[in-house]
Amino acid sequence: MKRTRMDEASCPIARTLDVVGDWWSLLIVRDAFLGKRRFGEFQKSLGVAKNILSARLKTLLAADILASVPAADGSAFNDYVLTQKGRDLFPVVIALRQWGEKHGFSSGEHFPPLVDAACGKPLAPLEVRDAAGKSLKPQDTILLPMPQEA
Amino acid sequence: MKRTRMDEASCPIARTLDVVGDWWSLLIVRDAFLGKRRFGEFQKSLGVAKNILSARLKTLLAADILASVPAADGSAFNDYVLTQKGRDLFPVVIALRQWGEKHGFSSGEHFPPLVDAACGKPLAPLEVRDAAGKSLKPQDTILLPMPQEA
DNA sequence: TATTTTGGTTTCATATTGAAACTAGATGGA
DNA sequence: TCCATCTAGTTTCAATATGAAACCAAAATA
Repeated sequence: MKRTRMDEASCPIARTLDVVGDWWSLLIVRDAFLGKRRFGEFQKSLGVAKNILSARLKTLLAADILASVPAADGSAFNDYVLTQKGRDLFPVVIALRQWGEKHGFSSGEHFPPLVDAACGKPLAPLEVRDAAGKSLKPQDTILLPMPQEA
Repeated sequence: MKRTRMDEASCPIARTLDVVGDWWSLLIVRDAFLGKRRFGEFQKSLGVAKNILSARLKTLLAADILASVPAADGSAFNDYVLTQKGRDLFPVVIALRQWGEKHGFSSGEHFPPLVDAACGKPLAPLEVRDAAGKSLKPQDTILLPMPQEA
């Protein structure tokens, strides 16, 4: 009765969720994008129990999403930084953010805006596009059957 | 000791994850994008325990991501279909998928491709862009402080 | 050197998950 | 129409995961 694993699923979405599909992992990744690097920074920012944070950091390290490196400030402790694989989660995090911006707040509420550092303006909404750059709606896409080996 | 809720978080990412940040919800949404509508279809496709599926469908209904409608085939049972709010998760699902395609499979493995229904070609990788359409990397963005009410 | 901070681990109660059994209503066949 | 089966759940129960707090060693600080 362990948690159902999806690391053997044929679906790429399931494989992603198998690694980062829990309540905390993507928030840790979010904080890493915001420049947080130390255990204590994550713990304070997230308010997560230390044992849970410890476990999540271990799985993110094992998944090569985070790497443990010598602290930037010269301390003997370690920093947790995003690997390239971790940085590749940027569209995931932005997609989650934009959905939350649109659907997660009532009209009177506000949230800290994420903007283009150069011009200070909000990001464009993510668009799913075809190879030629045309915007696609869900029904414009189709899942083909699994390719079979010869 | 209930699950830590993030529905009051100031961060839009946290608010999104509060609703769909568990292991199953986004897979249900994925299946809904693929046209699945019935309890049994979801259950068979996901292999999830029926009590868990039942609970997840309830929260997705409560969150207005799915709606319960009379069955399309005339049966007395109900269909679960995506609302507009649910369809707005399309970029989230595609982002998860593309990350999984890139990082979730070893070189010999294959997965069913999702393609543009019109031309049969794979989708373009999602790009985070600024208001003018320029592609942005994580470090090109900055989180501004919470706007304070007057 | 003494004290505090950091980065964890351990312990324990509670919550959640998952498997299986169970059930009511819908459907289909004879 | 009656019976059997299917669908869509709910209930029950064991196992696992979570969260809070206590604990601890090494590092930093005074």
